Amino acid sequence: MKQAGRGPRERMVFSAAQLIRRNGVTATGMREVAAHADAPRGSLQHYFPGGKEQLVNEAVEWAGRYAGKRVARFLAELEHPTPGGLFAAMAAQWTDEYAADGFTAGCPVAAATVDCATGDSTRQAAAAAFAAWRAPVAGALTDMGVPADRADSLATLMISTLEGAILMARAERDERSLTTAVRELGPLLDAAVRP
Amino acid sequence: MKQAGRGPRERMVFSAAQLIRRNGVTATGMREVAAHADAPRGSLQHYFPGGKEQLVNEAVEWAGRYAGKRVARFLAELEHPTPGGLFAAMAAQWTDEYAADGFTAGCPVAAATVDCATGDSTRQAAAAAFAAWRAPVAGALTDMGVPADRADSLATLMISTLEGAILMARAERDERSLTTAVRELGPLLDAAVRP
DNA sequence: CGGCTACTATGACCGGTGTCATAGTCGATC
DNA sequence: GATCGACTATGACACCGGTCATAGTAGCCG
Repeated sequence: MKQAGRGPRERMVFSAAQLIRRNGVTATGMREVAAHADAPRGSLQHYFPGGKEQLVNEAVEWAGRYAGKRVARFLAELEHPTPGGLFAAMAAQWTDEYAADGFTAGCPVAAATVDCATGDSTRQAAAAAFAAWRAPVAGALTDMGVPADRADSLATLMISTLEGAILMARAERDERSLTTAVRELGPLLDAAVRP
Repeated sequence: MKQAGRGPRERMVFSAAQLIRRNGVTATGMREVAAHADAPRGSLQHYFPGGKEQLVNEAVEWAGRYAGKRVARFLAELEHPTPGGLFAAMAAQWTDEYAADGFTAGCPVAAATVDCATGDSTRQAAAAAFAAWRAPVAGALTDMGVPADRADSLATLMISTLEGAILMARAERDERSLTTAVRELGPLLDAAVRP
């Protein structure tokens, strides 16, 4: 992913997401975030007066928006968009990363959901992130001809399965769960397009 | 779930799993585990000379064995066992818990995978737990008539989807993702039984 | 220049962490 | 009863976390 170039505030949010998805929320320190972003430590309390909770929440929301925008890019790259093809592209993002950088990181939204030592606001941020992710997926499905009442369900299923497969792949250090999910779920998704 | 009655060592492992799945690994303290298990603090270093890492690993392994044994019980309770019925039973365990106790806890194996501040041994324990969970599921599928080469894939898919749906349900405080997974994935699973 | 705002720099504080060291208790066995 | 092992109890240690407080700098505007 891209790094510097933006302002220090955006860099810190990005670095927080990066570290959270690698080590978890509680295990990620504020000083660590500042160092990773090459940002001064004093800027933390300036840009994030709400403390760690605010920083974590913004990182999670950022991740949700990022995943949502990513869907549009996947669609643009597909010649003949199908639900199964979209799902394969979403999973491929992870298999590519794992092949390149190792199984060191997961989804920051998942990390924030599991590691909810911070208050309830982080949970809400995670829910918002999932919503910001699911909406474009469901929209893409309807555009492909999936009936409206099933599009949201299938989008939920896609994200659920993807998250679980990411989790399992990390634990096993093997992308098998991701490829399996694509192989088994693809036909089901493609079969949902209105004839 | 059951509590006391066992020896203090087993109680501590159980309490660790309980707290981990609620708050995450890093956010769970050793003193906290001892207090939750009504066990003396001094027993920690006695029973777990390997420190927190050992305790966490044993908790994760315990969770994997628990999930594996649970599969057999689900099968016994089903009159006409089908893949979709098994999956529904696995998901119902979570919807029931969430309806009764609120969305306060997730899967300890997922927590250990995401919150991997502890060394690589915890990751291995998580992988072992997934294996101990997947094996009986795959075995059950073959017993129901699923071809051997697909049984393991579908078991992986079931666990992936379930884990992701648990995650999403917790974030959204809504069991929708779980019920959706059952509804959408059930027919696919049942269709895999050899005719 | 003076003043104001945005941002940076550092150090201190308090609470909590895992771990260690030491001493104490209990119970069985010889 | 004495001895030994298993287990418990408690305090101290070193460390790191987030946060606060205070001072410093840079740049713009009047």
